[in-house]
Amino acid sequence: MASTDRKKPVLATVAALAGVSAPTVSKVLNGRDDVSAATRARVQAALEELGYESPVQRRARSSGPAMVDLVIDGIKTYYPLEVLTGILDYAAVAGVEIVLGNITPGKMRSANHEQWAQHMLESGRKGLILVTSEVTAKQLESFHRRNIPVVVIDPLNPPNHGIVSVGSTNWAGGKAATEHLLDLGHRRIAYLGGPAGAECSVARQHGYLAALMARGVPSRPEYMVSESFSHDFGVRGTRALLALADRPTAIFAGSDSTALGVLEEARRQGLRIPEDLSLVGFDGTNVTEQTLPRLTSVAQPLKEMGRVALRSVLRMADGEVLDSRRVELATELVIRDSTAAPAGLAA
Amino acid sequence: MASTDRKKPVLATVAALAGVSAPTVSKVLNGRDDVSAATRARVQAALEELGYESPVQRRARSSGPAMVDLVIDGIKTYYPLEVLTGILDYAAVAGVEIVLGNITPGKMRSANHEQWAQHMLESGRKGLILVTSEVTAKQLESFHRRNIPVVVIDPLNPPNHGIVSVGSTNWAGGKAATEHLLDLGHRRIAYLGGPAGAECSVARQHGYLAALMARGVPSRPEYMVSESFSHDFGVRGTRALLALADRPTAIFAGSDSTALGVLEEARRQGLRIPEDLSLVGFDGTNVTEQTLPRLTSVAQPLKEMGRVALRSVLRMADGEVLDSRRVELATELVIRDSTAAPAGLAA
DNA sequence: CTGAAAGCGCTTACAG
DNA sequence: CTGAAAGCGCTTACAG
Repeated sequence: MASTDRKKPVLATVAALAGVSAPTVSKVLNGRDDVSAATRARVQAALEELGYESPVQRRARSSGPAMVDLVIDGIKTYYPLEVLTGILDYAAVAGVEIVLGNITPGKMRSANHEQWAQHMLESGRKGLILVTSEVTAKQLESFHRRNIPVVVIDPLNPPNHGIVSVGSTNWAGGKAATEHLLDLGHRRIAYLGGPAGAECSVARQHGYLAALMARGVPSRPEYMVSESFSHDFGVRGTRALLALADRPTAIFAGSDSTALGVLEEARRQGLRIPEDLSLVGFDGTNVTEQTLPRLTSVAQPLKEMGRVALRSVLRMADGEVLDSRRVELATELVIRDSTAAPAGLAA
Repeated sequence: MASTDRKKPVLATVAALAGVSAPTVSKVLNGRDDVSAATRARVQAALEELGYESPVQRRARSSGPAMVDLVIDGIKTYYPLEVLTGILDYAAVAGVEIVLGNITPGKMRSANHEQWAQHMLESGRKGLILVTSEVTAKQLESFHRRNIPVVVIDPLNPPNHGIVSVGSTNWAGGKAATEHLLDLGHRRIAYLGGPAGAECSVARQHGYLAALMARGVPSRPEYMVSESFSHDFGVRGTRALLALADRPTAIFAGSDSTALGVLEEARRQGLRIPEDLSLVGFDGTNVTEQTLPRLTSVAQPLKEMGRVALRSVLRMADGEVLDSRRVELATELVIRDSTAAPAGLAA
């Protein structure tokens, strides 16, 4: 932000400001761990105040577009695809390059984060965007120590760690979906959620519970199953739900992919949708328009989420302080053809 | 290629080999002009012989996965999406990172290629993959001079320039599509092709012509319109074809996107497909299964094309000499529901 | 955990 | 045009 911009700051300048020696600054820059937390903090502050860039970074920057890393799980489904589209849209505007690494969220756990973060630093990468990934505090530390901004879109984490994240109003979305089903006359409504502890799924479920509670409809544990956002879980979850003595008349799926699985299994069991079973998805991806019947779903502004994530990374890289560690964009329930009054109430 | 690989060559090593001082090598590296042509040549030869890399380059390269640049036009349609999927598949196997630049094929013409190639060099990029782009000899030269391998998937070029390219058996595909329509009894068959001069589209058209000729069906100039592979052109092209006194009974579209446009315009004019108009697409992307009726199409192995392109770039970067400048993978006609006998012949 | 000292590799300023 | 000398900025090895 402030002041001291006379000349390009060099390592010695930073050392002077921080009141340490040049070797110590060098260690901080290279992410070595033989530096005390207090000293490291002072050096980081000095680096930030002076806006120090290493020769590598300066060179990488002066010689062309900046790079931002992206970890995204394939582009087989619409969810990551739309997020990627949003990111690339903004990348074109901001003139940055997006690096698709070969580390998928599944491999995130096992990857050597120290090495990876170091590589990012040395290649002059501006920051990192993770899409639906789980990040541990320790992993985050590798990037934090090197001043590499990280933003997660819909983290699969229990909400903590001080992760900077972008998502949508999951709670409100879950509530809207459930209220819609209640309005249609449903009372036996099930929720098929994502990975245990995933912030976004938990919020959706709480929105669902809030809607039930507001109408005085008791929630039932057997109607709430959470495991993953996959198609496959939609199939298995539905099989379990339909095997109950007191079958639900409506299913609220935590993702559109899961809803597709529900659709598949319901069809296999000879149930018509929406006549015999109402179904609401979550995400609002293009598939909702391609299924038969078209899928009622809570739309997330996925492209916008991608754009915002990249913008946030770039802001952090510029030393700006974000207003909030968490950005939530509005969801919107889009009613299509997969929901109707339950059989008993039909005209 | 040869010999002298004991240790990482440093600037002084190069100077020794060239019989000059370190400052002189530095000048050559930095493009300064106070070096005689003869000395410069000697230094350049030494640089090449030793495979000298600047610290920046060495660092970028040795510290992690290699990078390959990719220029692809959005991911809105299935074509680039599937190619990208194939590239990323192989990237994961080969352990390389894919850099999605902000240069889309449309901007390729205007971009400063010298600067871009220089940036690639300095960032340690291994090579460049272009998807359905047009490349001029002059542009290619910028990369060639820096020893940066370039591979184009389905180039939109007149076939020359010695471009290394990957594609599919377009001629055979065009022939197969047309033979299928002829077999059904069609004689008035139109072709809606891609950009004028695009190698792949021209080959498809020649396959079409070859099939007509083999059956003694005369070709008609008014039945052959080439402009682009877009949806929009499918609409406009169809409007023009259906305005002819002697309407075609079948349309062979140069891409699935174009076929979608044909479908849209035919529907708008109240024509049923395949009863009133038969339609064959090209690409065999997922959309062919999602339209109503499902689209008969010549499938290209798009993922495989992506994989092969990346593999070729990496081979070239390793100094391997490719067997052939052009790789063609097999196409396959997949018959679905958009083709039938012409109205006059129907049962 | 810290830094004085030595070192590395490249670049600059300047004398010839 | 060329290079000995000085310099720059960062890193390494090691003593405390």
